[in-house]
Amino acid sequence: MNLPKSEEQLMQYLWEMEKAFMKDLIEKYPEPKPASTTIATLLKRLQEKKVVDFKKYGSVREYFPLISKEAYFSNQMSGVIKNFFNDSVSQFASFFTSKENLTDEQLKELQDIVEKQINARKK
Amino acid sequence: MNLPKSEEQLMQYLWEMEKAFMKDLIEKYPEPKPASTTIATLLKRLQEKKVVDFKKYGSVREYFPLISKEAYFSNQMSGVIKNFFNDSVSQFASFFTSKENLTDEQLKELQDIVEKQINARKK
DNA sequence: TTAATTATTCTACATTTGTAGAAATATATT
DNA sequence: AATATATTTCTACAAATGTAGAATAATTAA
Repeated sequence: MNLPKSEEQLMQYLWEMEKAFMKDLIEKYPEPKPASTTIATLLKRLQEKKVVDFKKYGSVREYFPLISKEAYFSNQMSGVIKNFFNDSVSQFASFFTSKENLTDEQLKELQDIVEKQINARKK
Repeated sequence: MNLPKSEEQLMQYLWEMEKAFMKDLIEKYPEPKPASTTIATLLKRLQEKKVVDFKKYGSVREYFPLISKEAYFSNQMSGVIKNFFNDSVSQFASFFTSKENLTDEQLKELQDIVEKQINARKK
C-alpha cells in the first residue's frame, strides 16, 4: 500500500489521534487549511482503499485507521531498502550511519539502541 | 525531487550503469519489457526534470544521471524520517533496529558499523 | 542502395492525484 | 420553526503518471 502524499498526510494526523471526527482533522491542518470537501474526498478515497473506516455515533462518524503506522512505515522502508540497497539491510545500515546526518550524539544513541536490542535478543 | 515509480526504476538502472545507451537500458528491464517508446518517454521526462542528461557521440546519445543515487536516497530518507519520526533520527533508528526484520547477524553487523563510524569520527 | 532495425519525438489516452464547488443532509443555534 | 453550520456525496477538472502507437530520422545489415 503506497499512498499518495495528500492521503499520507491525512493518515499521519489520524495515526496521531488514533481516531477523529472530521472537525478534529480539519483542525490539525495548518493554515491555510484545505477546503473541507478536499479532506472529505481524501477520507472517501482512503475508505475505498480500505485504509480508513469509521464508527457511527448516531449520525456522526468517527474515523480511524485500518492499518497501523508501523505496518505502513515498515512497508515503505522495505521498498526503499529493496530499491536502493538490493534488499541488503546491512548495506542500508551502513549507508545510513555514515551518510545520513547523524550527530555524534545520535550515533552514540544508536549504538546504545543496537546494544540493547542485541541483549534483548540474547535471552 | 520525488520521482514517480516508473522513473525511479529507470534511474535505478541508470545509476547502476552510470551511463547507458537506450539499448542498454532496455536490456536491463526484465521480461516483459516495456515498449521502447515507453522508456523513451520516461527518459524525456527525466530530462525535462533535469535529472538526466546525455552526451552525443555522433548522433548516438549516451544518457547519464544528473543527481547521485546517494543524494536522491538521502532525500527520500529525510522525507520518511520527517514524516514518521518527527524528524528524530534516533527515534527512527530505534524503530528500525527493533521492528525491521534484522537478523541477529545483521544486528551485529550494524553494531560493528556504528562502532567503526564512531571511531572514525573520534580522530 | 534497399530493406530491416534502432532511436527519438509527438501524440494519445486511461488512471491517479490534488483540489474544491454544488447539492443534499444532519445538527446546532437563535 | 428558520437559519446557520458541519458533514457527506457527487461532480468536475487540471496536472501527473503509466503506457504505447505513428511517424520520422538515423544506422546497420543484406
